[in-house]
Amino acid sequence: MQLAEGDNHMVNQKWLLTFMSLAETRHFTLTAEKLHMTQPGVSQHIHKLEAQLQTPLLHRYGKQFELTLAGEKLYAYGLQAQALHTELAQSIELDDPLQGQCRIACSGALAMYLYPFFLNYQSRHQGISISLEAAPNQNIINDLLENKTDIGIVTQEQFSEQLTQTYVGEQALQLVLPKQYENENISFDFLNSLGFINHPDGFHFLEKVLKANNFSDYKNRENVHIKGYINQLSQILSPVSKGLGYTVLPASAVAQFESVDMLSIAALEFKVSEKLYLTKKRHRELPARYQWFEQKIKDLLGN
Amino acid sequence: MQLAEGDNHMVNQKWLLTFMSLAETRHFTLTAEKLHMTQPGVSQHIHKLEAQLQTPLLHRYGKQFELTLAGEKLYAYGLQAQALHTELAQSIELDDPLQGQCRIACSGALAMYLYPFFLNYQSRHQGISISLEAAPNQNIINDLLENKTDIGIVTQEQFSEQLTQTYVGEQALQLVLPKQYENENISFDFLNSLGFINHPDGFHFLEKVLKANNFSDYKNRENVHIKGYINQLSQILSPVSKGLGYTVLPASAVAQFESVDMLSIAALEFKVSEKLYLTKKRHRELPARYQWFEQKIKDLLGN
DNA sequence: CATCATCAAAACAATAAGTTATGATTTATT
DNA sequence: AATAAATCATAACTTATTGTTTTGATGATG
Repeated sequence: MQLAEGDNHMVNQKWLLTFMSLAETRHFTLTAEKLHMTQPGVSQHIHKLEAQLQTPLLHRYGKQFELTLAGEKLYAYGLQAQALHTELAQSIELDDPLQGQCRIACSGALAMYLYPFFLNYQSRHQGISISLEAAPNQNIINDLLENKTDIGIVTQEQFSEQLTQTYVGEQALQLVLPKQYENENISFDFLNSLGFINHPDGFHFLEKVLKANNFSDYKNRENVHIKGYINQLSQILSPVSKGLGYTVLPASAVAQFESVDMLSIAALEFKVSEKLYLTKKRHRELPARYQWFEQKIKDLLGN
Repeated sequence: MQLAEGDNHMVNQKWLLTFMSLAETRHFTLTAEKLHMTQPGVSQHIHKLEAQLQTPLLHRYGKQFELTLAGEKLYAYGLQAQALHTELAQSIELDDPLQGQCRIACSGALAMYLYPFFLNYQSRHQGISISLEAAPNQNIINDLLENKTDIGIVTQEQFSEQLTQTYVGEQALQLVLPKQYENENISFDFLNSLGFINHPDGFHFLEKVLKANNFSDYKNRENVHIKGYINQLSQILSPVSKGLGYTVLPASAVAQFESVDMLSIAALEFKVSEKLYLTKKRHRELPARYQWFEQKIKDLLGN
């Protein structure tokens, strides 16, 4: 084992403890007694520290000493390190349900719907910090597997041994058209002539609507005419409201659009909806603070 | 050596390092290679940590695992501890003259005079934090000896081997009377009839004036009539300005009083002044940030 | 189902730490 | 000023701790 020159190692905390006691008592022998060791032990600890940090920690004069600058810095470091450790010990013992970061990932539509409720909760409990990530299904799954998020809400059942899923409700999908086609008889050909405004989950949603037999002139795997793509949820409906195309979105996302009166929702013979699954990592225990979020999600999405 | 139950000891940082690497790689063997140790060593480190913290750190399932809550907290702790240590290593290497706390102690009069200059410096260098303590001479000496302050300005020479002193200038002492006695012929009897307004250094100052042979009717150890006491420097001159008594103060303190025009300064035949000594602990090296302060004090007080 | 990979356990070797004994200075006392 | 007491440093030695080797059980992989 070769010893690296610029030592990577952290300060040995036994030596540090000895040094701190020495800095407080200013007395080797007293320190030794306090720490139930012998005086030469104290000397050795200090020397080892000085060797490791490559700088003297004590200005010795006669049998007395003062701390050097490095010594004072080391002492200050020791105090901080002790405080940090105390904090750790405390935090391990209790799992405060109103303290800490909560990482949740879901679709943009759900994020817009859920976020106000979460923020309200956060404003009542300042110790809570919320990190809500809007992302496509597959990214959510990956983030969960890599421990980058803790709770995910996805629309597809996953068959990974690593994950657990619970059904929490479903969201209706709506076929959204410009207002001007409100009473139009909608066919797949008509939609294709208008053009599809795509978004992260757009194609998946559209496929569900099409495969539900809502259009007699649609055959599987037929080409869809795509007129644009936007991944900002709040802006997906803009081109639709201006007559530039159609799209498919969850009802909750449509309802939040500022100019809903510029849109029309096509009446579908076969209603289409997406099941929502609250997804977590199977072998991972979540802190108590997540309980409120799980319950709230079930309450808000359940039907 | 008996082992305490509620362990006082901090987390062994070698074990911690192993744990952190394991948390990152999620792989015992890989961690062992990375840290130039063997796989059983990694296992042992984790077990020792779990024993010390009295809680499992890993949820094991098959040959895989997830961190428990305690595990995640320990990991977060490790990150902070590493950051702290990096900070230490950097701070030991360099002695930033514009960063850190500066502790200075002096008399109230000097504090009022010096503080504005210090604050101006601090406002130009936000990393500097100033702690200026106004205290009597003896307290300043004690604070120095106990490392509670770093620079002291005192008016008396100390003969402690522990201290070094350098003369930095002197301050004239003024006998301050109510305006109405401006042209009065001042005798000790007259002063006694008026009454002395005492303050922390008041008696010491008065004694210097009296012992300088300024009053033919004063004999040593004669009783002084004390009319009041106040230890807020800015308020000492209030009773004087209202005609209630006299006092002795350094010229700099008198000049700062808001209603100087309500006061008169007695013309003394034998001028009296106090020598000022910048005092530090002999064997103690001060950080570079103190250099500016020492120079500024010399500049401001030198004559 | 066989092979490989991974983690755990026990026995042992290597390393590190702490203690005793001793020496050199300094401080306190007479 | 001389002597005694106290304090810290050094070296040799003992003990404790740590890490490795060897071996074994269990789960993943083709």
